[in-house]
Amino acid sequence: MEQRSTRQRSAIRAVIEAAGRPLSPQEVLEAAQLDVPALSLATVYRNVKALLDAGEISAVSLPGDSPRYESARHEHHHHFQCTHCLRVFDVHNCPGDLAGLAPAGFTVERHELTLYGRCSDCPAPKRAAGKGKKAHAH
Amino acid sequence: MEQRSTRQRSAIRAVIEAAGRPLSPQEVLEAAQLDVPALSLATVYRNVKALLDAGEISAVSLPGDSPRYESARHEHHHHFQCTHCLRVFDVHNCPGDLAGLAPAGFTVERHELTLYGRCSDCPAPKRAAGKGKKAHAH
DNA sequence: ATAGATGCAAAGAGTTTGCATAGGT
DNA sequence: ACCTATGCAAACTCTTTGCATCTAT
Repeated sequence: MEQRSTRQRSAIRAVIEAAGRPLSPQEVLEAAQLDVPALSLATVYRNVKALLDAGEISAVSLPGDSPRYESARHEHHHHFQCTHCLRVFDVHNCPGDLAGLAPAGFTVERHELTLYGRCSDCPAPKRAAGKGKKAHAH
Repeated sequence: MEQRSTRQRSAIRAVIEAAGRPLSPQEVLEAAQLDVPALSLATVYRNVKALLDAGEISAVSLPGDSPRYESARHEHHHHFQCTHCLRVFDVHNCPGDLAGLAPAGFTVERHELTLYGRCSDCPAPKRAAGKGKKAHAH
């Protein structure tokens, strides 16, 4: 039941803690490989699972994509996905108490809110492209 | 771009429209096979995709599960997943306008809210084990 | 008769697991 | 030394696709 400290585990944890946004297993792999080149995807999955069980990170899943993971240390927050560039951003505001929305007899322990729309880099879906800066993130 | 009316398409559409809650592809298959026994999973996927494109149904994805689909006709609503029995319920209340939560420069087009807690069939997560009634749902 | 829809099976993509070995304690 | 964690590859699961056949129009 030990928990050893390995280079790959540290790298994976560090990448997720530092991300500031939810990362997919593939993104975690790529980022952590900068530190530990030989890192394998299987190890990412195993550690992500372990970190989830340990409560250090939490899973976020948005329609369409595979699940992403982020630090559980981030204070309560929500997500915003741009419908154009598909990037996911953290939203630190919260509508507040939502316990009253559930049906009678139901107990609300927590909630997850996702906003969809255009991020500041992907303005109005208006007219065809052509002008302006097209800021995309890989 | 014809759209033929086949028995399987009708069955799939009917199942999703009548469900009242989001269904997984597998659930759609099983329910629709009551009507069209020979129905295949591939056809469910093809039709679910077509119905999504047509805007007749919408996808809902919760952390951990594969995506579920539900009628797009349901008026705006949200979801509640019981952390104990894992069933997903519809919640017809809505916190209202959330456009103000996004960062400056972001445009909110729609939102999705998921509540987690105990449903009325899975009461209090009692402290110490030992006594009390345990209500389980499959 | 024509072209879209279906069933089946093979192909893909993402995730998990078995096993021999590297490496933390 | 002991035993967990890793890497690799095979195994699985879920979803998509190719193809011959069926069928709505």
